[in-house]
Amino acid sequence: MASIVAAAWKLAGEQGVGGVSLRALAREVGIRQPSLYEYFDSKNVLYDAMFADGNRQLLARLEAVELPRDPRAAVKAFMQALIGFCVEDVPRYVLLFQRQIPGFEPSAESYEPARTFLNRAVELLHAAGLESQADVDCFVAMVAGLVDAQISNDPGGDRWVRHLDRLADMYLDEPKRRSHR
Amino acid sequence: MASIVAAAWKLAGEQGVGGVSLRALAREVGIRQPSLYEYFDSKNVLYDAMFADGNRQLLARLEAVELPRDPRAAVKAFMQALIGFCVEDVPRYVLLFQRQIPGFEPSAESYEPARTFLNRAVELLHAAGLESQADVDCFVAMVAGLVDAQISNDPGGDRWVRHLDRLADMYLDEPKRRSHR
DNA sequence: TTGACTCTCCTATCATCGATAGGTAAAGTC
DNA sequence: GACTTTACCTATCGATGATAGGAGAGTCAA
Repeated sequence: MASIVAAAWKLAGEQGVGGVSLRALAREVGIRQPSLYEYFDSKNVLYDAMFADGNRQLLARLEAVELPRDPRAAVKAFMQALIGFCVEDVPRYVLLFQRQIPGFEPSAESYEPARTFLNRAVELLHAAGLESQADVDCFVAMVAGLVDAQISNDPGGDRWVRHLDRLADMYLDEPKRRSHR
Repeated sequence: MASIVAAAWKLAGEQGVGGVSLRALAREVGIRQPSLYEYFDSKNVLYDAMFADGNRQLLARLEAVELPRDPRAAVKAFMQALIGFCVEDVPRYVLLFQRQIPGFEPSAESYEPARTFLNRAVELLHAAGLESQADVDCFVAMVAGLVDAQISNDPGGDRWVRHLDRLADMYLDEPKRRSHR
């Protein structure tokens, strides 16, 4: 079952996530297409397994990051790791963060690692002084905007993501400026 | 031909852009599926017509906006109009701004209105003091991030997009702050 | 040992999709 | 009036995800 998911990632890397056909996947694994249904009740269940797998990868990556003591530096390190993870594998990013597969909605279990990841991000932002829901929302949307623009318009480059540190400072300073008025 | 595009938008509104099938579209217009090929050489050509149509709508909308004299207020008004346009019709937004349809790449002609629109946005940002490519990139990515988060997580609401004005001020003030150091 | 059960794979087939082949009848053109 | 073009049709193609139903090997209790 894990080998099927691995083969699916391989095909996704060649033709995009949406381009994975069950017949090609079966051929890759050495069986016939209907046999895949012994492992996955539908194609979306396969996507769900890939989604869970990708989220586990993300969590492992972010847990391996050594966070500096300084809260602001910690936020930057965390977000840099996240951005690197997104940019280094586009199909994985598409499956995890874009709602691009037509009828696919991740199951609650598969979504759970993503939630714990998001919680960590929110904690770090809180520690760095971003306390309100609004500020956190804006920060998260900013990072997502950078990654999306990067992947859409300059895949492999750094035209957008290189601005993360500067923008992070700007967002983290904003509550201070607001209270000074 | 225009009525076919209109029917396609109607179907897209019901089932999403990707959910438009040529048979359903033909039924909607009152003909059989192969007859659609008299008007569009392929499904992607139909998408291209929809893309061009949506971009014309966008351009018309933004030309109707009365821009205040103050450059900063003009940027805000322009971006608010853009955001409203995106949020009010999700399938249209998906087709125009997401790369979600598998093999679809807009043609140069269809893309042209989008380019003139982007030029206007860049002009306004320049007038408001954002001069470097980097600053413009960041601003654009921020707006896209807001819209995307809004549509993905809270369609119909304003949890993200309501922060536009505040964030716009923050981005537009940043060059000033940078030079003061 | 045997019978029942399950697990894993198969072949054959389905409905739907976008796309093509080839024909027909009306409308326009010279 | 002969020709071409336009706008439609039926029939069919190959690929897709999904289902039906069966074959063979392994497990396990009687």
